[in-house]
Amino acid sequence: MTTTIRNVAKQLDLSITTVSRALDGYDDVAPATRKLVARTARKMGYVPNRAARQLRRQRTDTIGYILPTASTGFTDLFFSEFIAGISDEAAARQFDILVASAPPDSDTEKELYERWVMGGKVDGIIVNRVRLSDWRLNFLSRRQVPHVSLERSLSKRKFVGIEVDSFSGIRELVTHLVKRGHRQIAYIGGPTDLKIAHDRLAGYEAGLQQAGIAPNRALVLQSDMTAEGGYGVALRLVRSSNRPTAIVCINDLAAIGAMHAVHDSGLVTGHDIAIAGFDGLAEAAHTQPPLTTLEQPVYSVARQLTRMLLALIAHEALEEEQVFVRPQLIIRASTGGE
Amino acid sequence: MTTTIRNVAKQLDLSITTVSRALDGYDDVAPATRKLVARTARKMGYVPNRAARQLRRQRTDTIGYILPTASTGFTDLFFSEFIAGISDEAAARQFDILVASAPPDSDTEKELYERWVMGGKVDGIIVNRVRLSDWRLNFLSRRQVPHVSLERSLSKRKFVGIEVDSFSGIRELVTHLVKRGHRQIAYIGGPTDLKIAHDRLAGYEAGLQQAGIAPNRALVLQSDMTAEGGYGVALRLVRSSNRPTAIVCINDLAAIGAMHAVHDSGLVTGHDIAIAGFDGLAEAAHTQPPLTTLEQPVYSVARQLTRMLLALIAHEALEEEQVFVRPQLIIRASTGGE
DNA sequence: TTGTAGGCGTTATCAA
DNA sequence: TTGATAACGCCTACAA
Repeated sequence: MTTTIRNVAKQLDLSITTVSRALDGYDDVAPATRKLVARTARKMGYVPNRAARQLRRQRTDTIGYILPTASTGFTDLFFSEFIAGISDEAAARQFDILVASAPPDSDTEKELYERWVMGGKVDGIIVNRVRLSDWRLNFLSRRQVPHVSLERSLSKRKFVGIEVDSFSGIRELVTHLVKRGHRQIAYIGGPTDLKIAHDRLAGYEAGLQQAGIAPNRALVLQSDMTAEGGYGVALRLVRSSNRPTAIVCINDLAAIGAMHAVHDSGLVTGHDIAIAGFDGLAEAAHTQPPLTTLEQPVYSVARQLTRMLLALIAHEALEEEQVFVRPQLIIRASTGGE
Repeated sequence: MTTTIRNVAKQLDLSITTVSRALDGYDDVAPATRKLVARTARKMGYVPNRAARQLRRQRTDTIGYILPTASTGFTDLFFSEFIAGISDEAAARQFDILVASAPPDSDTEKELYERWVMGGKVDGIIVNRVRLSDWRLNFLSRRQVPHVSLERSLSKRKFVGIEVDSFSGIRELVTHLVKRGHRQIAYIGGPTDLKIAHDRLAGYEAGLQQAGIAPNRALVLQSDMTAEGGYGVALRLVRSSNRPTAIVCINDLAAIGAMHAVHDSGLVTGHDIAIAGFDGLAEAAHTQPPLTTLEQPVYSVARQLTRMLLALIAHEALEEEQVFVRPQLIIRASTGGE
């Protein structure tokens, strides 16, 4: 059996109270006693039982994150970087992170929120891939569960979290393409209920308008934000009668697929057609040709989000409740290079 | 406050015992009572408190997984796919997964194992990136903690888990390259204490030997399994006096970096130099040119590992304690195509 | 078929 | 400075 606080107390012929307080660093314990207790506990391999502690303290020292899995086996570097950020920051504060996966807006997702929140499995939750109208944020607000989100929903007034300025980013990208002479600029988006899909599309339209280019519905298509999806959609664009000279993609994965489609059509990315993405994941720099993209600091954003959440949980004052980040336009050869 | 079983009982003027048993589906509860209880509980939003249940049942319904983060901000699609597999399978069985990240063999890693195991935070653990001599597996065995691993260590006799036959895979790849006329075949490996690094290198050497090609130490280099790492190491190979005609990489990420290095040296992958990787992640198919690789079913392996672990935890008999999987050689244009 | 009561391992209140 | 004791919310032997 694992050693409990009772074992330690018995071993030392002390009360469990004293042992508990000695270990938790209370100052009303004799220094000698404290040292002795600490040493013995370590020697006996004592670690406080989490369930018992949780039950008593009414907190879990755990935060939750649900991976939005569009399809089974689906993956995106964005998420692994995001998770790494969360768990590194959480680990530094002795918090654990609970991860599950569920398709966006599914029953599974709803059940997980129920289980975690009502069952007191987590002290707080990190939400990303926010939808325009997102029941998760309302649910968490109503239940007064500490939470932060990457992106905000339209429906919610109070928002604590980080927002990456997709709109300005894409607009800047489009402006850049226009400067290089492009007029036929296509756009491959994502699920329309996503906040980022909404913002990025708006940025694209704003960029065109600014340049006095009339929008062309035939040049705006939707993908599922995977490489496969980007490939299929781009193929249609490339083979259509009025082929665009540039394609702006909602994320790097779709852009990578698009580049592949361009190549398979016997064209050269960056020469015949310009391609650009959004995310700035490690791979983007190693595609052939290297991908022009809007880089967002996913890892550090995840860390900062976690930091904000931990502050909320501890009822500490937040320096900033809302942080805005501008993605950085990185111009590479896929749009002709700089 | 959240609703407890006591609230539900009081509301119905029943004892908590009856409520508990009704909810848990015992058959010594009157059908009418059961229905009433179920309905009321749902209406009141009752969800059993996990901590209390854990404490009482002495299990957590949670499994642990520690992300091996070589450096901060490091990511690999392999892991996000792996996590997706674990959490999908776990979710289906109402298990949660606890994730943390720690550099391999670090103090952090050790502390996490202590906390999780001794503190009873998890019922079992999934281990991957196994080292040749791996204290984690010994630790878990000694403590009798249910665990499964992807790959086995040399030191451990009893092994429950899955092993991908890296050795045969790479050997087959080398044989294929030799058939296509390559004699100067280089190898970019990974950290030498890793089981997969050991196996893959051995596979490479066996492939050469089989073909009667004398090993050349200058052609065997080591990377950190990232794209950046692969890029740097490959650059040295490509620019060396006796440039190889083919480079076998320990994983896709390194291979992607290597392709980039080849291109930056004014050469063409698949024409001047053949490049191949290992993993078969989604991106591999979309590189330019598409990457020859040994595909391993990461997602389904993760699911199966999880299934095995859950069986161990439940003391169910395992169909197979050790599963061996052969990676599939997928030949694409990066080695000249099929 | 339902209820009573004890305890899982901690922490916190209060008294000594 | 230390110790006895009562919760935290749930499950389950046992009694009714």
